[in-house]
Amino acid sequence: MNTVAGRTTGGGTRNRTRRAILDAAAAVLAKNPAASLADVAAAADVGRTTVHRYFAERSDLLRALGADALEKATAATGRARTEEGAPLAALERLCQELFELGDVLSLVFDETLVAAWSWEGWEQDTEADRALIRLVERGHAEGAFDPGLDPDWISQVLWSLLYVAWQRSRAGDTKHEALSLCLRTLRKAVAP
Amino acid sequence: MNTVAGRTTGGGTRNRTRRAILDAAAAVLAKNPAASLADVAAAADVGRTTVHRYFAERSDLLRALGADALEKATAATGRARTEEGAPLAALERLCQELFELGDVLSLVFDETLVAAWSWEGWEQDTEADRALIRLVERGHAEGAFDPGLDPDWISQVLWSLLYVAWQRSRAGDTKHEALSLCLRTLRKAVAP
DNA sequence: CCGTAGTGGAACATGAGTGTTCCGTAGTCG
DNA sequence: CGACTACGGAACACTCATGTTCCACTACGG
Repeated sequence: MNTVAGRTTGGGTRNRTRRAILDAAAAVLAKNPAASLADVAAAADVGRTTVHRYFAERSDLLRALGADALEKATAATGRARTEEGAPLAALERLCQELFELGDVLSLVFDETLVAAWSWEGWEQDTEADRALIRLVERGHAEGAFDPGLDPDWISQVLWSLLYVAWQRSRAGDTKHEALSLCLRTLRKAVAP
Repeated sequence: MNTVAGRTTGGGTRNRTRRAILDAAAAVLAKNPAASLADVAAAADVGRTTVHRYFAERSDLLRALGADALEKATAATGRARTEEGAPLAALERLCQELFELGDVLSLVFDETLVAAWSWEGWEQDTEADRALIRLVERGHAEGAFDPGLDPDWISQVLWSLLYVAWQRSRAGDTKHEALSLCLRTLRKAVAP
């Protein structure tokens, strides 16, 4: 039998439905953070009852969404291999990988959604964040990044640039164009 | 007699109460865009009934808040004298002036709030926005700004940097520190 | 002193989102 | 074929923000 709460086992159907809800929630809540569970259910093409079967309360869904986003961000950071090569090149790789997160970028930037899971477990020192901090510190040590900009600031700037670039790609721009602007701006911003 | 809706005349008390509600709403909604009118009333130190006396519906308050924000932004842009002096210096002056908007910065960055007044009257070409666009075009013409970054992008980057800087000053940093980081980053980002 | 403007508070009606229960149904697998 | 799983939909109770009405209180000016 499949335990739903822990999402441990692999009953094919259950996990697939779960993913559909999670993905739909990410898409819907990215556009409107105040969207109702009925909206999410409709977007996921499931009944509202089913949503409650997987996530008893709204906050449960939001937490799961946060955990999922964190997981994706961590995976993207891993793919970027932030420990290897020149710091600037690594930062650009990371930027490219994170840009692929898409809707998740909007979620991370919504205070009301972040508030739902911030006090839970991880404060803010996720593995992804720490890898980024380490990268910036390495960049500082090697003289590749502006020493006047502390790691925290660079991290915030990176995320905000990703956010506006993603908004832009939504507004009609090519993803490539938006990413180019983002990378170009970031490159110059962190240069010494 | 004082006409409330048009906010035209100057019955001392009325306008003062109106301002109190507007300021309280800006502060409260900046922290939590989903705050109730009761929260706003409490923050403004008035009864919930009084809020409805000045703004019949929630959307009316939101619209007034948008108009107020626009007014402040326009005034700040005017003080920055964006037409005078070197483009980069003008952009920095503008950045400094806009940073003083404080809570308003958070409002502008909230999609749900912006949605309440975007389809009303002004699409997005406010005088403040147009002045910024003109400034960037002048910077491009004089070779002071990176020609690879179009005015729209620079505008978005400016606002997002202001936003994160404001968040930072809220999180404990000195306003001066936050503004310095913002200016330093912006300066390098727009440089050719 | 009386009328008026501005206000606060209680009370009420309404609507929307939430969370729950129950039941019928469509697959699936032994 | 039965048992089981997953699902959808209807119905319900509950909470909360909203918007409205009504009344009492206070300050202030003619």
